Amino acid sequence: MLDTKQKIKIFKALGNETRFLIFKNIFTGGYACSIDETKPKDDIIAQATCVTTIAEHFDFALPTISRHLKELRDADIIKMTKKSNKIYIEPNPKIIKELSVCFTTLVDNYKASSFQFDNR
Amino acid sequence: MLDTKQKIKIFKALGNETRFLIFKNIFTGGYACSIDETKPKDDIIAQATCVTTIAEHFDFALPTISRHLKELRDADIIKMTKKSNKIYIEPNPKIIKELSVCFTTLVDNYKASSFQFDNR
DNA sequence: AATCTATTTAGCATATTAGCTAAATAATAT
DNA sequence: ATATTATTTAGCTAATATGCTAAATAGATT
Repeated sequence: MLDTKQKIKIFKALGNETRFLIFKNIFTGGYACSIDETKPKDDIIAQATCVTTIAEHFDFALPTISRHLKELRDADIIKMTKKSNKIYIEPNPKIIKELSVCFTTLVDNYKASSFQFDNR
Repeated sequence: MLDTKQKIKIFKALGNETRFLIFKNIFTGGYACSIDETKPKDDIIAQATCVTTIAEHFDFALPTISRHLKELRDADIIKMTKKSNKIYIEPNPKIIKELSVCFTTLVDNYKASSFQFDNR
């Protein structure tokens, strides 16, 4: 389970427009930088994107995007894997799923506790 | 459904430690400022908390807490209702639920799309 | 070894955020 | 009318965040 500090880090990371859009694009598979048909289908890297490719879709300088990616990685929202001189980037669905579960739990608990009081 | 701007606002609101803790306390029903047994059970106000009560639980000045609450309200995370000279505060479970659904959808879509490629 | 490609780090300027105290507003109670 | 209670607004300072360019690093290619 995610602890409070981790959750705050995730929210902070997603609370910036640029980072949110980067995250969204990575997650919805906006663009791949290296679809390599010769590689086996279970090779994640072959379908992944990389820093430069992401930066091409934004009006910000490359180092700016690089720093944003670092923050998303520090919040454990994305995974970055170095292979040769490129860094391949994938979403981390596990964290996002955990966050969704934690929200659901919160709402369910709230509904349960207010039911006790006022039957809503 | 929540649009991108609203989502970013919510994340920004929850990406600050103080606001996150305020939110958490409001949501988990940490403290009520006016449990009034004489009022009907379905009167939300009777079980709610207010600005001063929340501020008492933090080491920050009242105006600081007031501003944080305003931000949580602007993000639609909480509801604030003025009644006489107090402002009663409740969580808005609807928004949190929507956020949880939107994360779940994201993860499900991601899993579905990667299944196409590499059978994960 | 020199060059090219991909990325990060350093250093800087500006904008935003988060805290404070003091003062203002709004409603209630005396 | 005055005082009390609850809250917000204004104005300030300090810290943090976000952008930039230039330089550094790491690996691949010539």
